[in-house]
Formats: sequence, structure tokens, C-alpha cells
Amino acid sequence: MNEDTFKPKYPIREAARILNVSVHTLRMYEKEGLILPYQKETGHRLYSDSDIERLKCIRTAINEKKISIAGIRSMLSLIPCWEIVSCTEQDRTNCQAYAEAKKPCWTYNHINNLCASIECVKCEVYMSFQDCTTVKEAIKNILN
Amino acid sequence: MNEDTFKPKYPIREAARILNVSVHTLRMYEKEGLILPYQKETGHRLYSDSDIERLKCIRTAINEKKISIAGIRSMLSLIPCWEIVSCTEQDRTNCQAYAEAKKPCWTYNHINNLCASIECVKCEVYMSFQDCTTVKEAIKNILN
DNA sequence: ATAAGTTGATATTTATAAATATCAAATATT
DNA sequence: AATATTTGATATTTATAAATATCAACTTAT
Repeated sequence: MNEDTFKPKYPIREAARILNVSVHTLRMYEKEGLILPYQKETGHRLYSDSDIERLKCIRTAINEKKISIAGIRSMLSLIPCWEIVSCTEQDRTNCQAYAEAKKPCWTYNHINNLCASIECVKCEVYMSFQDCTTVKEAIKNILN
Repeated sequence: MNEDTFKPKYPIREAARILNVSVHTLRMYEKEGLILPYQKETGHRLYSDSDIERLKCIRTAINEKKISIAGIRSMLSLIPCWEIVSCTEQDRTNCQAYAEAKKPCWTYNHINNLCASIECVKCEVYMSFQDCTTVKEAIKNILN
């Protein structure tokens, strides 16, 4: 975890090569809400080292732990984001991510709440869950 | 949720008929750690209405939400059981269920902690998660 | 100019999870 | 006595998620 862990670096083809998957698969993971790569104004994606780590975790979850994509999405939806970004009572009542447990908070189009003014890619919630197995740790930390 | 919601009632064949699955499937869900039906001293299982509801949720998760069994198991492992049953610091350090995020607490053989003296079938943690979609609600409740 | 990227749609392949169906030998239920 | 249950193992079928491979029309990078 050095200073440029989150620096956008690898074009999609390069990221796919590193991970040994197809370009399309990376776009699929994105569409499924599991990852949020940086996009240039032109729309071109650039993956950071953190993104690569995140994708490795996703691959392990799918291939070794046998958790389906929908399952990973559901687990990520349990992250207590409202505590991490300190939502007010008001923010919460306007937030689908708080109300539901369907998909990660960073996949919603936030309106009329705290997150409306935050870029999810740069949000602590998204950034701190590079490893999808750390959801429980987050819950523990917040409770203590 | 009436008084005999948790009363052991249906033999496995009857439960399978109600749910329209095979007997073997019910045993598989049990082996996978998703359900813990009452067993008589003789080993014969009896499913309660709560168990039936639980199984309906499992079927919905698998068939409609497309969450794999391993995914459901992982989600259930995120239940903050240690808060629900008020574990001490000491209890936690001796608890795999607290340390890991692999399977629900009720699938461990508890030794040297609070749960060693509790029957999981009758534990609030197990009983309150009849619906596997309520994990997030539990997290919210504990945080408030 | 060539290569690599974009979205969006569709179609196909591959891998495997989920479910069913067996078997045997024993015990319990009604 | 007939039926239903148990465990445990194995084998097979079925359904489908995951991944790949297309295509087209277009834009961007080098």
C-alpha cells in the first residue's frame, strides 16, 4: 500500500493481461457493480494497483470460494457505509443504499444526501474495501 | 409469528413436499450450514414453520437472487452474533466464529466460550435469522 | 494510419453449482 | 409388518452462471 496504490495506471487490455481474463470480463464485473475503475474524460478506463488487487479478490471469491457474482454483490451491500462516512439521520432517510441490501452503495445514483457530493471512486467506503473479505472486520471495528 | 412458530412439526418428507424439493436437498442445505432443524434423540429431523420459512428464503436466494449456497453461507457468517449474545472479550478471543467469516456461527463446535453452553437451535442468533435478508437490519439495529 | 479504446447487443461455449437418483445397512415410526 | 427415517457414499442429470467471442459504429491514442 504505497502512495500510488490508487493511481490510475493500466488500460483495460493491460489489466486483463495481468489478471489473465478477457477485457469483456472486466467490463462485466464493472456492470455487476463489483468495481469502479477510474475513467478519463474520454471514457477510457484506467485500473490502479488497488483495482488489480480488488479484482484478484473477486476472482478468488468466484473461482475458489464459489461465491457467485450476485453473492459478492450482496455481501458488499452489507458494508455499514453510513457509519464510515458519518451520514446524518436526514441523509439516511434519503438513501437507498441504507434502506436496501441489494447492491454496494457505490452503484447508486445518490441524490439529496451526503454521497451526492462525493465521488464514489474516491470515497473511503469504496477505497477501504479493496478486499471483499474485510466486510466483517469493518463491522467489528465500527462496533468497538 | 405465533407461539408455535418454532415448534418441531414436519418430518423431512413432509417438509420436502411442502417446499417441493427432494429430501436429499434438505439434508444438503443442512450440511452446507444453512439450516439447523430439530432432531429427536433418535436422529429423526422435525422441521418447524420457522424452518419452512427459512428454507423458502434460501430457495428464493438461490433461484431468484442467484446467490450461491457458498454466498449465502458467507453472508450469514457476517451476522454480529457476538453482540447479539453479548460475548465477553474473553469469549471472543476463543471464538472461531468471531475471528473468521467463512460460515455461520451455529455451524461451529464451540469450546471454551459463551456458546459452548448454548444450543444453537435455541439461540437468538439462529432464531432471529429466519430470513437471510435481515442481516443488514441486524447490523443497523446493533449500531443504533 | 494503425492500434486500442468506447457502448450495446447477441450468441456461444465452458465450467460447475444445484439437484436428483442411486445404493446399502441400520433404526424408528405408526 | 409396512413405511419412513437415519448416515454416508457415489454417480448422474440438469440448469445456469461465468466467460468468451462475436458484431457494428464510433472515438481516442500513439
